Amino acid sequence: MFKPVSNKIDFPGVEKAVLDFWTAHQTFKKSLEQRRGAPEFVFYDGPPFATGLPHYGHLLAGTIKDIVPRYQAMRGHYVERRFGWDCHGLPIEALAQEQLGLAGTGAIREKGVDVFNETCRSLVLKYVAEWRKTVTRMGRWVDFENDYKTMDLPFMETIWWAFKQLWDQGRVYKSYRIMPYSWKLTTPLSNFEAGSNYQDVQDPAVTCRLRLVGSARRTDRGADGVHALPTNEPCYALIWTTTPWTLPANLAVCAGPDLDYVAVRDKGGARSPNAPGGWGQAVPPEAAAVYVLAAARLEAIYKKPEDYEVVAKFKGSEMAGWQYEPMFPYLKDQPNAFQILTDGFVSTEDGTGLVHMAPAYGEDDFRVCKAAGIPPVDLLDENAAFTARVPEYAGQFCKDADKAIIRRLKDEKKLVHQSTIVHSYPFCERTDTPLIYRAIEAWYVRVEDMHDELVANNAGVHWMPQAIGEKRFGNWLKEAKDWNISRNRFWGSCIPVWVSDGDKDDTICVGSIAELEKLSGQKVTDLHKHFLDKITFTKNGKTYRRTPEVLDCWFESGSMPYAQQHYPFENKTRFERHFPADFIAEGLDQTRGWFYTLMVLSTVLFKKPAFKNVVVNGLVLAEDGRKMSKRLKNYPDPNYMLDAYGADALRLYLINSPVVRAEDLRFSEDGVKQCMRDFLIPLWNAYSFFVTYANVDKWEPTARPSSLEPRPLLDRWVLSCLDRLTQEVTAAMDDYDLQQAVRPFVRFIEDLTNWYIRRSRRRFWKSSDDADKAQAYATLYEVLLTLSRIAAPFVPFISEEIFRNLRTPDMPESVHLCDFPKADGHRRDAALETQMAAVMTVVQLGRAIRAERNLKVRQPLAALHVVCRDATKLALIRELEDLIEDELNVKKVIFNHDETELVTLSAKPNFKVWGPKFGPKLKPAVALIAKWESVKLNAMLQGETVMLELDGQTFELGGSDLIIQRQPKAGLAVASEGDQVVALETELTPALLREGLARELVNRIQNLRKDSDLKVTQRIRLQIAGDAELQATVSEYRDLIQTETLCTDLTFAQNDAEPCDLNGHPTRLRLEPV
RNA sequence: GGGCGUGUAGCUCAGCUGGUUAGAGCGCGUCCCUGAUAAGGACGAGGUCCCUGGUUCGAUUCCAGGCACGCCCA
Repeated sequence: MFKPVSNKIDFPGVEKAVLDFWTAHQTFKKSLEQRRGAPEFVFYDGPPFATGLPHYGHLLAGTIKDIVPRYQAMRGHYVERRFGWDCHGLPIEALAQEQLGLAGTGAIREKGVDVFNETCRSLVLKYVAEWRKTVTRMGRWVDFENDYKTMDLPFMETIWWAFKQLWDQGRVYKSYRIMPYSWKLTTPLSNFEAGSNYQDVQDPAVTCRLRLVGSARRTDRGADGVHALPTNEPCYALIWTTTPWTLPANLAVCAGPDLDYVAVRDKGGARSPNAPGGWGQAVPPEAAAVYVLAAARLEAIYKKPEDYEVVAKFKGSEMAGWQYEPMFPYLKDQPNAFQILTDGFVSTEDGTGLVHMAPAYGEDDFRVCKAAGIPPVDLLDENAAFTARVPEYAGQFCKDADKAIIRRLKDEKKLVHQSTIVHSYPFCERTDTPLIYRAIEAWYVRVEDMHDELVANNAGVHWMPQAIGEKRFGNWLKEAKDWNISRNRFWGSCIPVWVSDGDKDDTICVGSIAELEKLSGQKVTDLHKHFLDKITFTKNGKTYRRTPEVLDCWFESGSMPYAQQHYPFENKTRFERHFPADFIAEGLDQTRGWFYTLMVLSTVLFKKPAFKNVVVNGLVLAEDGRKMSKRLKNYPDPNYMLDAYGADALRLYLINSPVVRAEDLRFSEDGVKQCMRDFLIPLWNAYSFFVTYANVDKWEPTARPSSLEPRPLLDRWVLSCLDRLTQEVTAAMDDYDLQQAVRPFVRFIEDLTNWYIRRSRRRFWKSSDDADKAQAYATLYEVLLTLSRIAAPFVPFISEEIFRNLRTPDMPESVHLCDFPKADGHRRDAALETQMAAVMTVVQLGRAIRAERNLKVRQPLAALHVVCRDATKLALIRELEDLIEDELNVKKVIFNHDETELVTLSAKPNFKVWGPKFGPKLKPAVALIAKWESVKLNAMLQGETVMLELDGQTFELGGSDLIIQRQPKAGLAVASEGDQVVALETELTPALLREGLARELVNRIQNLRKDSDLKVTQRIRLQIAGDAELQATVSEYRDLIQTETLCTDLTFAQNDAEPCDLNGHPTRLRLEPV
């Protein structure tokens, strides 16, 4: 006996019971144990931040990370699955700041880095319990006990090892990076943080002049004179800026090499820059001057053409190297400074086409100056106030100094124009103060010399979808920039570099705890900043202190393959066995994140990629197509979904969508419901049907299928379909295409329930216990058992429930301890599948005719005609004559080759054949054939060939050049599809009507049985009252009625039941159990 | 501004290397069926396959340009 199964199922309830079973029997552990020693399938878990509750994106990634390992485990691999936690970085720091009420880095330092970091540590695992609950509830098997955390001491020590490897390879260097800086928080922000608070502000916009000197004034420049500056007049470059406070730090001017520039003599008109007290409030010092600016900006600067005279023209590239007088004296000795540089970023959208460069305060400035050998000089302190290097403004906040600077420029006749501009400017999110961009010291990993290696390694990775790897990720690798790995923060792995007090360039990189202990003579127990910064040491009489930055936490997640093993300090061989991964999976947003850091670090450290296969999932959006937002409440709570529909439905929904191919998914509750309808409910119903009748018949799965050969055709068919399913799923899974793996299930379930079971129903409930019945049970049993194994990786709960009830004691106790069905296809029978498809088409056509003629299937009809000119096909269909008779409720099926009485034939060109044959002459050929008589076409269809003349060329046309079209003749009950034509004889004789009435009666009684909740084996007594026709029907079909409805006693007698209508006959049916 | 992806029925999505009648499910309408069915079946309405050019006998499919949305980067 199987455990009785209700067709009313509570999926979440079943799932909870399965979870309990897994816990009680340690099934996950067993699944690992039983594969110990088997070939390993290596999986790396990309660590999530546990700074909030898991959302659908996590559930999706978790599902992918569950399905593939489950599948591979069933395929015979040992698949270790360690959960990982990303513990460091800004998300946690932000939580800690919130909890402690600290606004910025200054406040954190005041409170104490130790307090802050310990708060972070305590918060990291705040949501772990919730995560574990949800991940487990989703059915994901992953080892939480043997997890790894990026803040564990061994993990952090390996990070040092990795860093030191890079260091020893000379890949680590220190440079500056222009970053948004909050002077209120006295800390740099990430670009991401800076992007979230833009405000419109009014800023000064000044145009200044820089006096050109030296090489700029050489007279030999330009043979035609047009390219030369005048030598007898003062010449100036015009620059424009909205940050006057950066002018004291000016070290260069940049021109666009391909832009056109002009030198104009200012004629001192009223609206010209030279007009005394005129344009703007500037008062230029000299009556006559020559200004250099971009030609495209002339009109913007000079309103009237008569105010200037062009004296020279040149390309920006010709200006490279021109020198000018420093505007301010502070930096006058800087090497290479105060010359004109060129770079493509310069535009003529605003300003003068000559860009003022203060390399400490602008990204382009920094980059271009660096290339010219001009180091940045920062004149501000950490509060963004001028340092003593600028005595006039020392102590003054930079933006406040704007006014004084402008006034001074005016006084010194360096200002030619002044106005204001309203523009969008980034503000600090926390303090609402304007950010400034400035050079921050930063550590870099050199990546730019590794492009070829990275691309080569990536070529060996199988990406799903492929395009991500080739295009998106591939392009990124080709153009990878040096990686800034330092963060001016607190909670993270520390950069293990100690710097000599006296000499910035005297550095020691520490690669292990032991090394630091030896250097410092101290016991080292924790590698976080608040411990490490206290550790200084002396070597050769010099004191060394750690550089204050922490590491980018992406460095840590990218190092997880070795750090989780504490390699190379421990687990050396173990690591080598576990590298690279066979499989990883993450979201599309990790292209620049985890995928990238894994690739860079593994390429540097091991000269190979860190993973062989990767599944990239897209974003899960809300149903409205926007991002899921807690504020907008535009998505259902995951826990609600799990409680209402269960994890299997949710998993299936997520996987059976383009989101597993890196496309977006609009999450919809209806979609989850649909998955239940398409898959889970019919599967369960099939299972419930089987168990119900197997229990009635006390059927036991003892008879081996092999003893049952030869099986009925229907059974062989469903087993062939099952084999096809196995093949399709296996092929898709081996390609890591989860959506393709799931899709064939729906078709199979459809075939199983709406064809195999429906067509076999009677075999199960008929009273005789014969071989046919045994074969039906054995087949359905085998199908369900195999299906549970194929489905196990995808819908682990329902599969387990079904398997557990159906298994025999010699089978594993869990479906997840089974082997995946072999995809050798030894029971595939393509011919049989084709044959059945043809029969299904016949039935479908028959049903369509019935529907069209309003003839219910319960009403028997005299005959069905099946016509097909293909004799082989017709014969195949004929083999299933009984099935068709029964399914369409007809007395006989008549087979025929000649369709001409039923349909009008017409033919059209088979373009697929005609295209290559006729090429450009296709259109005239079509026109010719359109005129042909149908007789001629029919002859061709019979096999005759016809010659076609066209432009002196002859073409041979045969039957295969035509596509036959069939049009059912009007007035006949005919339908066709392809070459199959079906007709129904629709006359109703009194005998047929009586039989129809009998069937109707049976149906009504069955419904009464069902409504009364009778067991399928319950015997009944019936009293039927009605008219003479009904009485005649009852007496004629008494046996049928009694057998079908398990009625032991049928009387035609008056009774007090509710009257009902049977095909127009008023009837009273009284039913009682006996 | 750059890279990549997506754009097909009211909605969610299929559509392999180009072939003339573009499909499925949901939803909608009509009808049917039901002793496995929180079901199932049939039929119907619903499409400028984002737009514009090009290649081709033929383009939803290939190419170019554009538009919209998304992700990442700047």
